[in-house]
Amino acid sequence: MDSPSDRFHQQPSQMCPFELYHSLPDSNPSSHRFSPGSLSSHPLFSPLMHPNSASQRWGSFRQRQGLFPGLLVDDDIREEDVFGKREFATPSSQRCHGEQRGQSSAPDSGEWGQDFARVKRPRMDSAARSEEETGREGKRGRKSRASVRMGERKGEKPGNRRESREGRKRQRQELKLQLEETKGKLLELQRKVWRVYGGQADDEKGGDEEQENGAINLDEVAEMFSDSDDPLISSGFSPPRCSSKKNNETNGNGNAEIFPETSVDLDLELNGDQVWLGCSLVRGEWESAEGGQKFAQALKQELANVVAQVIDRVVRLYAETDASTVTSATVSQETSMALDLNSDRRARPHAVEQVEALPLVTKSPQDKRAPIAQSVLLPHANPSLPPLSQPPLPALLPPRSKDHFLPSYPPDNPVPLPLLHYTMQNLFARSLSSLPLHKDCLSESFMDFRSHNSAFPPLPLLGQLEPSPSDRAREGGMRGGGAGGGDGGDAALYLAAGSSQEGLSPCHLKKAKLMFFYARYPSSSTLKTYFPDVKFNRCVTSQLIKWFSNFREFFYIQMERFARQAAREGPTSARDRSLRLGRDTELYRILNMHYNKSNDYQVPERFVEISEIALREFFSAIQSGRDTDPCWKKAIYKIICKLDSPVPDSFRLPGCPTDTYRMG
DNA sequence: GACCCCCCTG
DNA sequence: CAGGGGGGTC
Repeated sequence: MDSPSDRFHQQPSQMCPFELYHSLPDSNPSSHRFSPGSLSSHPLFSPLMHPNSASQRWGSFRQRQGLFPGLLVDDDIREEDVFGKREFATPSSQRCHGEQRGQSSAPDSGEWGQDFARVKRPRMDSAARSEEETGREGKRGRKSRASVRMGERKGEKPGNRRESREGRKRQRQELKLQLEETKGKLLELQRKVWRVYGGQADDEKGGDEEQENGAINLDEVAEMFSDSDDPLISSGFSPPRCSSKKNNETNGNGNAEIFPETSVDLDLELNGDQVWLGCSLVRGEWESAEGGQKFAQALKQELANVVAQVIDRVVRLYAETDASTVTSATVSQETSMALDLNSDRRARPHAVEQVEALPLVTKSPQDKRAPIAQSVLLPHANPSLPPLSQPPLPALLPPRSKDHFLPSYPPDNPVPLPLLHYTMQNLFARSLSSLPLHKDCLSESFMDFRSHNSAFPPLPLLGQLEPSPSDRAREGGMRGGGAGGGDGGDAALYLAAGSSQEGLSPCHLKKAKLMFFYARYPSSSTLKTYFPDVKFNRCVTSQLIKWFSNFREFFYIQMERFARQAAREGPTSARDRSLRLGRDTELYRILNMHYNKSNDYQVPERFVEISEIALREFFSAIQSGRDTDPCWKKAIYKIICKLDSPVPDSFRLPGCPTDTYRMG
């Protein structure tokens, strides 16, 4: 990527970062990539980006045609309305005018308006006298509005004057509409010229494959304008190659009667052979092999450069994560990081802990602390996303070993990367609107989030695609963090964690529920271990314990219910079926729904086994009539209590865990 | 007395 | 899911 465009790299300050998104939303994306400031210095592009001469031409044309007579009256008060309020500025001051021009919906409307204003100014001067008269008249009218009404009553005849005023009013309205329309078309012309020029550069280089890919030819542009029903544009704004012919045709189609001077005017222009449509563009400058071609190539390369930069960032991100992977677990983790929408929520105070957690996460199966179910981090869907219809991007996801996944692992869980944008927007939108979040969490996450984007448009996607080095370092020791929860409170997963908060958030509730898959009877110390982002006090501890008590209650109620249902089953075969807790059973579905509502976490097999044990215990007690004893459940509780598994280390980190898979 | 669990209730 | 009561354990 060496090209004249390197100067853009070397002089980033000249780039207006927000310019990319400051252009018209529907404009050619490639044209976004250039800042007007960088381009304005070029003899070719400057007139295109600041096509004052176009509007001058238009203005003078209009003047000659005697069009828009009402504009004379209206210029001084309506100009800003049409083009947006904008101070007149020198071109150099427009280099990074994105922030200054908030009110202007179209990026270049200001320039166009400005140029238009310049054109109109002389006319305004010339019309000043009549304007003054009109103003005086208006003042009179304003002053004597009551008297006019009186006069009406008195039998004066203001009818002609009123009619003319109303006529002018209508004219103004029409003119405003026309101006708006024309403005849009001018902008479109600008974009088309861009594309045309790019296509021409390709032609000159002999490659016309890109011509098919969207670069339109000049005839298209001409057609666009000749098809236009705007007499101004159809008669005055055609590119040179075809303007003569097309406009003659156009004029012959009827516009000639309306604008008899059009063809003459154009002929004059074109015969001059120096000026292109009054754009102050000397033909030689862009049609000569040296100037035009070079510049065209520079433009093209610049386009390619900027596009490639963006693509590079994305690819690099994934290349890095991919290259650093050794084991499947690491792959998973790294990819989780790449997909981790939650990275920002992790507070720096946790960095040490997170770094320490890495070896635990990637430890070998022999080091498993949990003999029953060992969880390792996996790339995981962001549970806050609505159901995705799109398939995942396979290239962006690590290969999955079937051995490492349970059959019911949702195949379409991973988040396609482009959706991160939406996700983050959703998260922040939701988090800002509805969550009882700790202020610190919110602000910290938000600040981190914004800090990513200092050089980019304030779009979450770019910030997420290009985490700062510190962010990457922070993520280095983290598990993948797309937290879970399809319900409304899940946004807290991203914002609640990362700093200690006194209260428990929906995130914590979800985490607690997932923890229940491993520990039905967690001690308070265990809870403190696995909720590091919670400031524990008596109340919080009690609440957490109460949560688990409620979880147990629900669990046992379901067990008893299904055990009794199985006890009612007559045949042994049906009973055995009822006492099995496959992942396709109703009981499993209910449990999963309760503890893993968004179904974004793989229910540990051990939990299924324990549930089945509990179910059979209940069934056995019911069958044997022990349920008549008021304390008959206690024995079962005791059994289940002993079956707690170690909670995966991923739960030690703030926020919600993602997913697990069992080793072997 | 503190803590925890279960149960009931809303 | 939370509040509250009753009971057990330390």
